[in-house]
Amino acid sequence: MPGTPKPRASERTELDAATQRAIASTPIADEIEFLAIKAFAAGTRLINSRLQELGLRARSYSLLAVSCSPVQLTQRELASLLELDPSQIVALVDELIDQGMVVRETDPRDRRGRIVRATSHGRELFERARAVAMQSEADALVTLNASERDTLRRLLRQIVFPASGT
Amino acid sequence: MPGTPKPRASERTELDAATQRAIASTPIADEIEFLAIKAFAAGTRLINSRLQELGLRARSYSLLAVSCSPVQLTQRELASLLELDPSQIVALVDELIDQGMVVRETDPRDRRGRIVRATSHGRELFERARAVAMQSEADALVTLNASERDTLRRLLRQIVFPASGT
DNA sequence: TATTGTTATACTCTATAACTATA
DNA sequence: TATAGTTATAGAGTATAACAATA
Repeated sequence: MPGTPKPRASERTELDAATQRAIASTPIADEIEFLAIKAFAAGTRLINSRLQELGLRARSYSLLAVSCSPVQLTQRELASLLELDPSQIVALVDELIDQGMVVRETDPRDRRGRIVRATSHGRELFERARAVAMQSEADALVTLNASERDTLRRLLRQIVFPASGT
Repeated sequence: MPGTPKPRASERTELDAATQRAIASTPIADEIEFLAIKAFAAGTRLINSRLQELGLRARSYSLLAVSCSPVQLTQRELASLLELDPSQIVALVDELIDQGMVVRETDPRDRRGRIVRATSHGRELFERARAVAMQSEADALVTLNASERDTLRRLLRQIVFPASGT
């Protein structure tokens, strides 16, 4: 029969409420870095799995998003924006080029630089991916109401874009 | 002369304020998952580099922290807590055992399970690591004031420990 | 038969160095 | 000489499958 799920010996298990409370009162549970890693690991897993059918992952989706915007960035600037090493951008751009989503053009103002720009196919796919990403975000943050999500967004923007006046 | 810094051809460059503002008004700049990845990538790099002298990283530090707490968790529960696959815990615990920071003991209540407990050396090292981690957190979040940091912490706790009543 | 821990493997992510072309 | 991009490589992080010990 086809419906048989694959056997997974090392399955993730849930912590019961009592154990959760015990850990929540431990010193580590107040460290923002720890909380952030844990909170967004699950979110990234979710968005990666859902973007898979569009041939994207969180990383390539972010790059595609910037390539769709009117801001023309060199690969160097993309590296800075995405908190990646410049060398990592190369492979990421190559991947999106292979899928026909973006093109790489020499920057006319400085022929050392390369501008990454989305194709019409890339733009179309981005719109679909964006809907998926927004829904995944909502699903990953069900324990926060709309106002709390806005606050979280504002605080994160303040960390990431300190110069932009929130 | 010894002071010569190593040459790095692919150095990270900063985006100027104008480019930051342009990107900050782009759709991707409102997606929490994107903001979170970017915000905490730098923080994790910082804490990893500072914990290096103690033989720790963000991951092993978190595991050590839980091992120091009175909550006795099996490796299975540790996997759930740290958002890792159970198989990844094995290597992480092995590493801390090699450094003499924790011991692995059979759970007397269920001999299939293993309890991970910090040694006195592990506890001592944890106290020093904790000071480093707290300072790194403060440095990584300079763009937030104390009240904003508390809010961020509260929201993250609500995502991570939904059952624990904030 | 089901679950915990373990080992093995592969793939993604991250970090660093060296090379090339343009400036 | 300095910078943007590229290539190569190694190590850390993540995901999955199979197996032994215990329940």
